[in-house]
Amino acid sequence: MPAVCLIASPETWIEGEALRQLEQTAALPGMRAAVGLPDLHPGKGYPIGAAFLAELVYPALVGNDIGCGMALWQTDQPTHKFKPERAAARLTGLEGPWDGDLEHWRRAQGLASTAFDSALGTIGGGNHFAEVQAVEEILDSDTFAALELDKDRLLLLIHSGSRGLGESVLRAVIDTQGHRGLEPDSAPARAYLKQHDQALHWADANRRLIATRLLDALSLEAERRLDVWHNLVQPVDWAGERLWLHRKGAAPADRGPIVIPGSRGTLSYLVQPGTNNDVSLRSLAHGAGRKWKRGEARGRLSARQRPEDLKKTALGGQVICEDKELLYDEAPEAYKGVDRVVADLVDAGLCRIIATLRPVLTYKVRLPAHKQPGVRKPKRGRR
DNA sequence: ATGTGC
Repeated sequence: MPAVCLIASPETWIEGEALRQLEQTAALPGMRAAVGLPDLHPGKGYPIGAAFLAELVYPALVGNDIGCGMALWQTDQPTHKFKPERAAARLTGLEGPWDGDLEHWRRAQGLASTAFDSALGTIGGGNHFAEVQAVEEILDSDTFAALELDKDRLLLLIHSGSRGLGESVLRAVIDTQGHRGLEPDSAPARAYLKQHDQALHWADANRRLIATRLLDALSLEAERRLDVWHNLVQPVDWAGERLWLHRKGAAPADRGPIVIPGSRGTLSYLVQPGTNNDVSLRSLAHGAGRKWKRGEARGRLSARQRPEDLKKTALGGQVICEDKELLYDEAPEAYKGVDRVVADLVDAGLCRIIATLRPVLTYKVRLPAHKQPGVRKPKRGRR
């Protein structure tokens, strides 16, 4: 069994189930190294917040949301002029298909048509979000300036992925190959990797269109400063050997600065990865990491917090989320403390903090049409 | 995570 490395201080909460998953995954055939990052938590069979180096390609390790990641945009909006309530009122209809010229836009992005075209520009559910943020504190002004960031302008952080496309890519390979590792040069691996790469590109474009839609709705201009995948597999040169690096909820430490978001009720961190992060498989935490399982938060919180209470955060931010279950599931209490998670990375010498970012307005989801009061789904199969 | 299910 290869070395299993856990990057976390004793104060960081790591669930036993997550550690079991990390060890079990590390014991798979062809596995060369496994790393749990401080946001490690249990997933469906495989842990989230982890990186794996292997001789084989394991589609199941990447999971269904291939290409999920974070994009950061610098807007032209002066922070002190922003009116969250007014902005919130303008952010509607982002769950449905974009009303622009989607086909023209898709071609311009170099994206092939898929069955999921109409999902382009949609955030999705779970932990996905679009968040307007203010710069809280700058700790490394040179790197901050080199990124062409301005402390007095609002930022837009997008967390989303490949929606139904990635799910269909994973399902297709699992249906024929199961969860086994694929020989990199085999036909199934080649077919998967081709679709995987397409899903990466699709997810990147999706985040771009999500940003465009929000910015248009708010009449803002912005420029993209970074876009970083945290669910992917890629070939790497490892001490002269060609191996496959799987990241499942693990941000790359070899693609420049990244944002490690906290929850909507805490600061997020803009960090500069160090220059030699091989010990963590060239990876960093991708967020705070869940502390409570999905579906657990409502029972724990509903006695002390009403849904309305959850729409204002401890830092004064506003939350747009009309799905009650999701409102609880994504409550700040459901997450580990991002301060501790980032401190673990810094203490391990893996990155340094460039700046902290404060959530101002977090967009999760408006009520889907079929859940709106008085709206019923049309019956099917009758005329 | 997911056109999530009848």
